[in-house]
Amino acid sequence: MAREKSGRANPARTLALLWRTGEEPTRGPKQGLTVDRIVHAAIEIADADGLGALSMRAVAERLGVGTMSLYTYVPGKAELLHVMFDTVLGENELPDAAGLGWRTALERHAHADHALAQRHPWVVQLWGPGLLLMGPRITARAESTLRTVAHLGLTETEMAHVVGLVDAYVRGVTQVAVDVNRDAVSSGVGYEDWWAESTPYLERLIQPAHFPTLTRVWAAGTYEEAPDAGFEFGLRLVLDGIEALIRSRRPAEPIAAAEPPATQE
Amino acid sequence: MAREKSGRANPARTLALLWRTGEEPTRGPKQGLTVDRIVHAAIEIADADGLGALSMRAVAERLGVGTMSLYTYVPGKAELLHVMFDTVLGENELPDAAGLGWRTALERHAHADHALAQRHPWVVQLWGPGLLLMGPRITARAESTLRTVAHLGLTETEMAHVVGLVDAYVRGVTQVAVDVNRDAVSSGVGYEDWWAESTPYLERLIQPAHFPTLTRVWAAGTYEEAPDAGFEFGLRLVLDGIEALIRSRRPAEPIAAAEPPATQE
DNA sequence: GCATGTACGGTACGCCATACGGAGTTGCTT
DNA sequence: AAGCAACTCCGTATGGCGTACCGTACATGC
Repeated sequence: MAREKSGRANPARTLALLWRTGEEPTRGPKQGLTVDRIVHAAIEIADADGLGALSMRAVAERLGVGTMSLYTYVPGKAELLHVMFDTVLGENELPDAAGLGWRTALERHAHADHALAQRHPWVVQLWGPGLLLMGPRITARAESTLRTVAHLGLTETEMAHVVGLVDAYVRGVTQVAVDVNRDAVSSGVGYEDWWAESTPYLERLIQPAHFPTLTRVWAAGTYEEAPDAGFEFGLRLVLDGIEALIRSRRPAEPIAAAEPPATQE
Repeated sequence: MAREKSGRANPARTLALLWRTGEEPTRGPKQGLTVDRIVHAAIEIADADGLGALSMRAVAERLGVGTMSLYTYVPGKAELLHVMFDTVLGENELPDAAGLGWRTALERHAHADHALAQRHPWVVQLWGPGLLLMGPRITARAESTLRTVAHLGLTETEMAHVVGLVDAYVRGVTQVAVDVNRDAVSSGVGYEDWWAESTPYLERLIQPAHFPTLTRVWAAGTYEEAPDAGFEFGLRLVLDGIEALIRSRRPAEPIAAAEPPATQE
C-alpha cells in the first residue's frame, strides 16, 4: 500500500487497485482507512452533487482525514475515478443469456445500464474516457454481454461488434438524457428554467420558413418529452437490426421451422 | 459587447453569442479582437493538445492579449466551448435528403459526424453536455437530419426518435474510439504502450476458465482492431432496423401501388 | 531497543476561472 | 471645445483544484 512515485499512469498499480491484489504492509502503523471506504465516500459525493463537486479535499473531509492521507491508498484522482466506475458497475446484475434468449438478455443489459445512469449520473462522464481499464466488474460484464450473443452463428468479431452496437446506443442516448438535467447548464438555472427563458429568443431566431421540418417536429411537442423518451423505441430498432443479422446467419432455421413443437411467439 | 454580470448561465447572452446577433458598441475604443478570432484560437489549441490544454490563459497567450480581455467578448469558458462546438459543426455539409433517399442521407450524416470527431477529437467531450444550445449550425443540422426522415409516413415523434437513434449510436461508438487514443490515459503513456504494459497482468487476472467467451473473442484478435472498427457494421444494423420500421409504416404501398399516376421512386 | 518502513497530514506550488477596478480611448451631447 | 458616458484592455487578487514534498509519529522485525 506504499505510496509510489508513479510518475504517470501506472498500469500495474491501477490494475492492482481495481482487483484489490497487492498485499498490505507488515511494518508501520495500522491503517485507518480502506480503499473501499474512500471509494464509497467518493461515490456518495458524486451522487449527491455531481462529479464537479468531487475533489480529493471533499472526500477527505467526509472521511474526517487529511487530504493527503488519501494518497496512501490511491495513487491519484484518476485512479479513484476508475475504481468508482468499476464499483458501481457491480450494481448491475448480469442476466443469464442461456435462459432468457439473446434478445431479452441484451435488453436487460441495456436497461440495467440505463438505470445505473439514473442512479449515478456521473457514470456517463466516465464511460467515455478510458473505461477499458478492465476492472473486475467491467470484465464480468464484458463476459456476460458477449455470452448473450455467443452460439448464434456469429464470428467473434461480429459478436464484439453487436455488443458494441448496443453499448454505443445505450451510452449515446443516456448521455444526453442525463447531462441535460445534470450539470449540463453547468450551475445555476435548472433545465426547465433555462428552456423557458430561452424559448422567446429561439422563436425569433428559428423561423419556420427556414427550418420547416424542425418547427413541425417542435410544434408536435416532441421536445417537451423527457430527453430519453425514445430509449425503448431506439432499442427496439437496434435489436431488430441485430435480429435480422442473426436470421441471415442461420438461413436454415425458418425452413426447418416445423420441427420443434413450440417456437414461442 | 459590454461585459455583463451574468451571475450564472444567461440564455439570452449565450444565444446572442451563438447567432452573432447583438450590435457592437458605438462609444468606446475600437475592438482589437473578435469572437471569431478567439473561437478559432481556442479550436486550434483543442485540436493540437486536447481540451485539457484549453485554458483562457492559453487562448489569450496565443492571441497576444491579456487573459481578462477575452471576457470582453465572451462571458466565460462554458460559452466559449458552446461556440466552438457550434462552429466546427459547420464543417459538416448537409446532405440533400430528397436527392439521396433517407438511408444514404442518414449515412452521410453519420459519416460526417464520425469524421468530424477524428479531426476534432474534443467534440466528443462536448456533445454530451448540453449542446442543445441551438446555435445556428446545430439548428441547421437538426433541420437537415429531420428532413431525411420526413415524408416517410412516420409521426413527428418517431422522426425525432429515429434521428436520435442514429445520433446516439454514432456518438456512442465515436466516443470510445476517440477517447481511447486521446487523453483517455490521461497523460503520458500512449494507448499501445499502456495496453502492452498491462497485458501480462491482465493475462494473470483474467483466467479463461472464468471468462471463456471473453477470452475466446480476445484470442480472435478482435480487440487489436481499431476501437471503432465496428462503426460501419453497427451503422448498417441500425439503418436496417429503421428500414424495417419504415416498411411497416407503409403497408399500403405495395398493395395500392397502382393508384396515383406517379408515386415517385 | 533500535532501525526500518509505513501512515498521516501540514504546507506549498503551480495550475485554473474569473471578480474587481483602474487607466486609457472614443464619440455623443451640450 | 469641453465634458462625460460608455467602452476596451488588463493587472491584481481570490478561492478553488491536484498533488509533491517532507516532517512526525508509530508499529514491527531484528
